Amino acid sequence: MKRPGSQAPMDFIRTIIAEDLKANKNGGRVHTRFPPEPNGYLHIGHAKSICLNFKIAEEFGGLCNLRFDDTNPTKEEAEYVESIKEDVRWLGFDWGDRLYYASDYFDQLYEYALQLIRDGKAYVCDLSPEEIRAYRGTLTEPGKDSPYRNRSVEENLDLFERMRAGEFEDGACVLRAKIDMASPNLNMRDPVLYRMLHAPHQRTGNKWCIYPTYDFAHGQSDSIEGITHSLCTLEFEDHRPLYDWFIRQLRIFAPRQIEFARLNLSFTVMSKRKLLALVQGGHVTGWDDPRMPTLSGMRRRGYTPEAIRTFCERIGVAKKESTVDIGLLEHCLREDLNRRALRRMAVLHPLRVVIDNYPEDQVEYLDAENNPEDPAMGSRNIPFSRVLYIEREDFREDPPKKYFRLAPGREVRLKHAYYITCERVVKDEKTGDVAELHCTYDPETRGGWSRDGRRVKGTLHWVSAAHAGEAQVRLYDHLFVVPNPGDPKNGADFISLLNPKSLEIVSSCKIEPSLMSATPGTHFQFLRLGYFCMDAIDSTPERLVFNRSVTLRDTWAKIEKDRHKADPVRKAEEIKEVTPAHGQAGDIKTAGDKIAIDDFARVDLRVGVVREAGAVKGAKKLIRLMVDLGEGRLRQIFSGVRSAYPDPGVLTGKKVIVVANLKPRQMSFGLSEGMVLAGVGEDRLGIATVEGDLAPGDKVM
RNA sequence: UGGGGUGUCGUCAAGCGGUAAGACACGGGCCUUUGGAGCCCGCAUUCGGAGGUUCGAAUCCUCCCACCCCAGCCA
Repeated sequence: MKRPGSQAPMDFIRTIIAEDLKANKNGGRVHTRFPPEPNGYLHIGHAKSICLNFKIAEEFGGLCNLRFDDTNPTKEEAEYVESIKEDVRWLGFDWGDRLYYASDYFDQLYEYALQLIRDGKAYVCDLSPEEIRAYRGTLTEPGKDSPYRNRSVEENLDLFERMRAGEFEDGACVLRAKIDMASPNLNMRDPVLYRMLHAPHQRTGNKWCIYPTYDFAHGQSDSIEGITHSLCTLEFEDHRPLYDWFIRQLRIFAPRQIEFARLNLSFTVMSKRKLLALVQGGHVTGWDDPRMPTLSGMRRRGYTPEAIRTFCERIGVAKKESTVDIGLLEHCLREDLNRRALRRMAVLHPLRVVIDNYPEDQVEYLDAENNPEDPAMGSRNIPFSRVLYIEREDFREDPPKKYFRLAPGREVRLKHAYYITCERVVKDEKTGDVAELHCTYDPETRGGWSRDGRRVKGTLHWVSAAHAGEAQVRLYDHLFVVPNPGDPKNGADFISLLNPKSLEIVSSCKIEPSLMSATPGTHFQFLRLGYFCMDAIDSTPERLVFNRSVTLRDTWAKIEKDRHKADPVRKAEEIKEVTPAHGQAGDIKTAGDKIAIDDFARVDLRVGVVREAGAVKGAKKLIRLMVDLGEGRLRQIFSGVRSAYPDPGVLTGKKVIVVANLKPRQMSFGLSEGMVLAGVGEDRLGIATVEGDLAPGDKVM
């Protein structure tokens, strides 16, 4: 089955709606809503819900409302309302004139409460919050009825009116539904409907000092708005019987609630609490820090609404809790930006190149296409002259195999310009670093084509030194070093999992002249580097700042990474790194010699589960593992296998074998309390992992 | 040990009794004035496990296992 007007397959929600339509429920009407609480900024997880609600309405010829669930004046702020509206609009959705607030319905909700009281279905309860909790029972034991449960209708009416009049202190009493204190569903054990809250509300001011709970407000708000399909996240599944109970008791329009799994993204966190902790802890510069998964952060980073919408479509909707690979998000951005970004040249780490045979004062303006994907985007002129900058990375004195860039004596193409050949390397006398290159160019290759048909393997980006502008460039990487920083198994201190390299600031980058007049709304591809946009906040005419939205796919980086992994020289070093620990295990003979079984028995091998794994700052070869050996605490173990695990996070959750009775070894990075077994082969190095029904601490024999 | 959910490729995700879509990732190749883009090929004999029903099961039944959510006067 396909969605109407789309190639995407039907998801379970659309299937349900289509069935409802077929059964002529709600007179063929489809009406959804996006109901944020104005207590924080929207993030990519909200985008999933926004896309779902607005697109479903669109596809089925219905409407989608924007409604703020503002039932708790102590937590919500008007500031958030504006940012949320801006974000939804930015994503490209329109709620028309249907902007609502749960607080719009406070009068009606109050009437509903009165109705329940009159019907003997609600009562005022004087139990303290602690008592209510105690009376509620537990997951396995039923609760007890409140002593106030059987107050008369008249008394309840009087008390509730006095609650409304503000006669009681906060917490002194609440209005509760009278349902069933023995229900296996805790939500049905006489839930609170109204609580005393002497707090001004940003929309209703001082009109109320009692406020409905979310549970009492949400379903009825949906009902009032005639919402046919109320889409929400999984945790509200248990609340559905309660919402349906309210609707039934009140005899009002019944929306149909459907729950779906919220979005989790790898290498970031999504909970409001954690995002707030990042902001308040100063780990990011604010809610709109380009590393944040907030829509305002992503917008600043250079994400487009189209990319986010495509992403939301591709991840699908289901009830399975899952974590989407952030690579998919990045893919969607690249896909969109490839089509629309203007190609420009910028050099992040400049290396001076002098074209010795190019006339001293000559300047040529060369034609350069703006986007090879779309000729309609036209072209621009870029200046070429005797002194240029190229990327430092694009020159190697001693080029490895498959390195196609510049090296002594080698010829490459400068994009849109000429073939050049490296003739001479000038070095800094003190440091020995490459300071400058002297090259010659072939005047016959103007535009980058050679008449004689000779080919070059590499094409470099460049900027004319005399014409270059300067800019600061901010390179972003994943916020966390592990794929699942939000996982409770990673411990409460998810802050320790932050990626120290999530932001790299590169100053004094050289940019082609046309970039000097860039504006924040424009997306660029800096050739061979990635997609960039001007920072909307920090960029000034005096100091231009560009954010890297996402890198280009980089197959060369992959080649180098693989090479690094397989490099036999490096491997030998790894082995040395591992070796010292051997000596401490006692008189264990190394492979080759036969040992007595008693010797082996001295080594206490245990199954360990890796709970955390990360690189060690300042140590190229080490990774740090926090391993669970079932001892009620984690052991810190350093292992020299970094080359095999450029991303040590992949080890998290793996079962490994630990030599558990080694004398702890003090290293400069900390105490290493054991050793994990690893295998070393011709082209391999890796930690041995085990499978099977083994628990942390199990003895390995 | 109560209730509500979920388990299909490394990650998402179709499938609804007729013999495992697609996407990302990954591997290989072609092409290329971005090692970008594009194009082509490969990538689950198997659907948490075990039984059963059936000519036929990821889909139906039974039991089991794992994971998530619920004891706010938060939403």
